[in-house]
Amino acid sequence: MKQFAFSRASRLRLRKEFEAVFDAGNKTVTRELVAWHSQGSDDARKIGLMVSRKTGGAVERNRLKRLLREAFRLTQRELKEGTRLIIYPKAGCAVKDLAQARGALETLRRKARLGNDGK
RNA sequence: GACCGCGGACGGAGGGCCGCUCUUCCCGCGAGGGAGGGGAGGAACUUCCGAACUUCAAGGGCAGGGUGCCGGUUCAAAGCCGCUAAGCGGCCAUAGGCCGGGCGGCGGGGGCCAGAUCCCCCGCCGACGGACAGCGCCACAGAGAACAUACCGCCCGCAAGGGUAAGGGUGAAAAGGUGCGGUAAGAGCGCACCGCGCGCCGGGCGACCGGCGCGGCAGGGCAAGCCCCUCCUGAAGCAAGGCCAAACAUGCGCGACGGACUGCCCGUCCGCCCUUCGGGGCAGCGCAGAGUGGGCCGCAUUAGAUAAAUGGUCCUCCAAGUCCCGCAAGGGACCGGACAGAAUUCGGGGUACAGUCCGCGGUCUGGA
RNA sequence: GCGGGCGUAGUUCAAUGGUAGAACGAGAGCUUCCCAAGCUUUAGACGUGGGUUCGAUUCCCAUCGCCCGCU
Repeated sequence: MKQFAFSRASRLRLRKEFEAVFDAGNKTVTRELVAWHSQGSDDARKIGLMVSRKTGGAVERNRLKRLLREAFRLTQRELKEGTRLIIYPKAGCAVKDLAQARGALETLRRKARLGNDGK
């Protein structure tokens, strides 16, 4: 298994999966992001991204999702195993490059206590 | 050479590492892994038109929607025809675009002696059928805005009253314009020219134009107000539509096995409960199944996803920008890449766009 | 992807094709010892660009922005 892989197994892809995370009710808000999270039944860490139309045009929305996805890809091993995470950037989110995306994700991880402390 | 306008082309290049998606091959029981190859645009934006395609409906009419000077040209997929097949060749259309022309409006320039009219040239604009089919609306001003008893006037007349529509005035618009005649004053009342309408002739494929003759003009504007006329038009859209398996509400049907057999036949065995012994309920099995949530096809012959890939980072180079040094050629530093991203496909229109290059036109300037 | 609808003061809404109004809000003044309330008064808008018309917020076209619905 590749160290920084990000295949379909790392994404929330079904409506059921999203609903399960929402129903768990764990919501964390940081300066840039809103996130819901829960613990899955297996060890895979999965992420789902939602970007509002108010963020901008298709180019801007894709850019934001790619940055957040890249940040998740590079730092996923620091998350607890089995974490299910849904990230929703706030309107006016100031994440413009990869460094800011990693920073925003780190802040979220610390505030929501999703770090991989056990190992 | 600089600037501006129009049209066209391009719209960063190369590489390393980490990733995504599709596909071919190989390895692996499998999850998966490895190698090779493909992976955004001229607008992918907009959704303003049209076509293919799909389902439904189809007998006609009305309604509704669209269209609106003339000629030519352009146009994809599909369709039709021909050729032995791959494929090639030919033909046809709507919307839209382009080119040219006609007519009208506005503006500018020139010409006939000055001005108006008229004629010629140039530029811009025009959804450019119909106002005797009907309805509606024309604010303010003005006497009057559409069926006209005419405000100031003019003329006849002592007056009452009558005749007038030339002049003044209002307005976007007031019963064709100018001139001459005519008259009590006037008026197409008469005449000439122009305009208008009708007819004939000629030119042009045609819109239309020109000439001749006739008609004194028989009565405002707005149809991108309703409307009438011409021509076109069945409706919806890939979230169309087709298929697959799963779970559940519900409905319908059914004792099981064996033998015989076209079929009513015979034997053996029987989950529970109620029973008025006909049967009923629950369970089981089979079938159907609204809705729900999935998957496949549609969906791609060089993108083909479905919470939706085409990315991140670093290095070198190339434009452009800013600053510094230099008379200049040039050098150095910093910064840094427009608008924007497929979701059935195709064609046209519209809109956005840093910068580079090419062509054409215009203005200014320099040299020969 | 497709189909509908709407853009008017700071906000919420009006207006047969002819002067753009109302309420709340804002500013100023009066009143009060001061504030609130009340009274008087002022400023402020037809998303943008063309076309039709004598004249467009209104009609038509284009463009920009916003909202809703369809699995």
